[in-house]
Amino acid sequence: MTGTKQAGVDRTSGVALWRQIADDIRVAIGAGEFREAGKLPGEMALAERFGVNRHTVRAAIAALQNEGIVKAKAGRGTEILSDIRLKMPISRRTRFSSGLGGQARRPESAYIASGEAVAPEDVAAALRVATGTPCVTLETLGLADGIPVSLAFHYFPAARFAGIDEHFRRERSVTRSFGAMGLADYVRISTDISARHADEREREWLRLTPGGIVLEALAINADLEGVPVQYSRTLFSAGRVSLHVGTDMDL
Amino acid sequence: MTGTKQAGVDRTSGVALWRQIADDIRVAIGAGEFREAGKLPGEMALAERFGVNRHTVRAAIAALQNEGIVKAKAGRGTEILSDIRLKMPISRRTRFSSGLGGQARRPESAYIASGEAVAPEDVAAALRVATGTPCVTLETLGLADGIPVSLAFHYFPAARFAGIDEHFRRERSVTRSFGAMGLADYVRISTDISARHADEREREWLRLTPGGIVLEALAINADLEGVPVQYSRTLFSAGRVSLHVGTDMDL
DNA sequence: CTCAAATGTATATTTATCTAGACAATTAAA
DNA sequence: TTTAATTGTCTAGATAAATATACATTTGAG
Repeated sequence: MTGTKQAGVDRTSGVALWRQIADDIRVAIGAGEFREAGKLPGEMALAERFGVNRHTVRAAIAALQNEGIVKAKAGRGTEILSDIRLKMPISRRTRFSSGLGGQARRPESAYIASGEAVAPEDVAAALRVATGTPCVTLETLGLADGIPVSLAFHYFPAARFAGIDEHFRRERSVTRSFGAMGLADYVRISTDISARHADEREREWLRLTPGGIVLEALAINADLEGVPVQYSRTLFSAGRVSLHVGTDMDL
Repeated sequence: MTGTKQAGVDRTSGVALWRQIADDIRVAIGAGEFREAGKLPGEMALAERFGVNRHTVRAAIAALQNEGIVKAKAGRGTEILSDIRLKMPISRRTRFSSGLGGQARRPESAYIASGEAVAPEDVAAALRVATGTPCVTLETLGLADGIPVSLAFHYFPAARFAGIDEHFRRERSVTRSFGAMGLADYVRISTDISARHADEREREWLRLTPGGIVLEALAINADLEGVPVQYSRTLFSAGRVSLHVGTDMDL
């Protein structure tokens, strides 16, 4: 509860030591363990703490450096660049940009791809349409100060929202795209959250190292009459984001 | 989105192939992919699907067998023993047992340990008391049909709830323990969700293999006047549970 | 400048993981 | 009983991860 974690690494398997250590250090940074020093303990100290060789620690630090959260410099030590973990509110009025308001200087969404598809069973059930109903698909990347924090795949019923992907390319915001198509307001009616390891493609977009964890949120948004307008699957980088479910539904 | 997952395994590192494959198969079982057959595809078929050697698949199956979710038999194939993934609702009226109602035949909570502690900074802030305020601590295990699904650590303000741990040992329910102490009703006012790898002790209680993922929910419950009565950290086994945040706040 | 403390680089060895192929043992169906 | 499909076991080799040493390079303090 207080943050100090036992330095247990596990040899009996599956996950490489350097990865376990990288994950552990990332969590420790998030908990503020090295905040006053502003940098990590020396490689020898970390090696002793985890009961491994110095080179194993170096592999872990290399991974963290690759994620952009620390920067090692010969003679000086390993500086901590970011020790923030964004808190993404999940409520009736969940929106990406305003959710990060104040926490990131520059929250933005980027266009990845779009297309058309017929709704598979799960999507159709969520949107309350028949399986096979035509949908517009849209894939987007959420960034905070230039660092990717979420990768989302959206479905919109084509009958009502054909061309919404074009609006998104200009507006770079789902909310504004809805606005441009005449939907002034919408609410989140359901969010289903799970966690798993990111696959290769997801890691590439989210700039995660192999073994990185994502929070997977399956969300349904509806208009004010309760008619579903959007189904989306958003993957949040678990090391950079936590999801906050509050009671303040009017935010 | 549709359930069929690209068979991407990752060689560049950190997580052993057999572990990635075991995780993938576990998720597929949870998604009901092999439900009609009632067993996994053959080892050769799986090896081809993941692009690895048969022996690597065998290592993955051995891990799943160790978790008790499949059972391999020569000549017959690999039978699926359990294909459930519970959906835990998170709402104003979140409670463990009723949350699993209907999904598990036998939801129950078990007592692990209890004690006294002064509130550290984070807990105090959540309970809206001064840092150092005495609290009763309680650790519990949540089970569904005998399988552990959650491990929780609770803080209660000692001034109001001294002895609640004794009630829990008898009642085996936080809700009923509150009731026995004169608190007839309470509501969830905040839930903060993140994900990470389980540590050794957590894996032991939740019967997870190394590398297993947990959903970590930090929750605050309050009485009907809005005064916090409980702060708890609950770890859900990510392979067995998903958290469902709905809009139906009166459940 | 000198020195200590830190990270960076190199090489060799051991251990764990993955691949490859062959064959035995079990099961269910023809 | 024969056969095909399946899991179980064994041996050997290739690749990746971790350990063990040694020494170079960079930085900041004295």
